[in-house]
Amino acid sequence: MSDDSQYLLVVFLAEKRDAAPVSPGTVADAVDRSPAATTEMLQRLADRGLVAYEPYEGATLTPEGREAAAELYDTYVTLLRFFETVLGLDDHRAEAMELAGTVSPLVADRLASTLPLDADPGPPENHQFVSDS
Amino acid sequence: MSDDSQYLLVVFLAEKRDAAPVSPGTVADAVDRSPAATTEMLQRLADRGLVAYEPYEGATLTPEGREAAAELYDTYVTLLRFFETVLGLDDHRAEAMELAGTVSPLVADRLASTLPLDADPGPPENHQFVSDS
DNA sequence: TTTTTGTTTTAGGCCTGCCTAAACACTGGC
DNA sequence: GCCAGTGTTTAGGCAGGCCTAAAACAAAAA
Repeated sequence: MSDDSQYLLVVFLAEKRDAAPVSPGTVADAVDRSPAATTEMLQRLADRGLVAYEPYEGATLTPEGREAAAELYDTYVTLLRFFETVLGLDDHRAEAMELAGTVSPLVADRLASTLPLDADPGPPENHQFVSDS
Repeated sequence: MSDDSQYLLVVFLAEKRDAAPVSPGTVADAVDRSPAATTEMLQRLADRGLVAYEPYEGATLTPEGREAAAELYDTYVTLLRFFETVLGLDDHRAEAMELAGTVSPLVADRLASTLPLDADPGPPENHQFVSDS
């Protein structure tokens, strides 16, 4: 349950794009929160064992965190593709990210299977962290 | 943003089913929260002018609240129909309710237009407040 | 090496949402 | 009219998530 998933997903994407560890600043920009809030959240994620957090360095997903994040990512990609190909909505990364944490795996799965080209088409595009600017 | 929408939607459904005012107990059952939490939430909704709240009586939607709730309801119904007819998932009221507060009106709208029978088919079924028991 | 700059962290506060336990109100049976 | 039972509200607490302002740090510039 809740808003931490956004951070987790962002860390996942950032690790993919650049490399671990992911700096708080990067994450803060991506989720559009203050640096302070981000530090706190990363610490909380660390408490739960989802990331390893090194002060002044950044966060690195643990195996457990990576697994959770990967599921989120799948859902995120599915939603993004659904928005684009079915609803005709581009650039809905922000909403997709938000929803990824709420949509159940079952629904995500069914949704994925309704999409054309069920095979993995690779990352949907580039992973700019555009917040809803 | 957030969890109050669930309460609002429940009040809307309850008013539809029975009559205003809606008792805290009814709402509490529907959202699967403690009576105390429910009272608090209804009071908060009252503070925001979305319901009128009469102690020991219950909540009644204000015009403003009704408008907000109606939008939520539309989204809820759309999601429910989508789950059923497209994803083949019945009884996903709980998830639909949760998502109704998160999905943007735009997405809800597009989603609705992808569904068969775009005309209003009436309420999707009965409105039991099954929580995820 | 010292200063400056940019980033990160801590401190202190606030609001939301939830809980349990205890007080309170209403209703129906006696 | 009183009392018990059910439902509601208040009190007190706790956790999550966010903010701003101030302190701490790291690294590059001087």
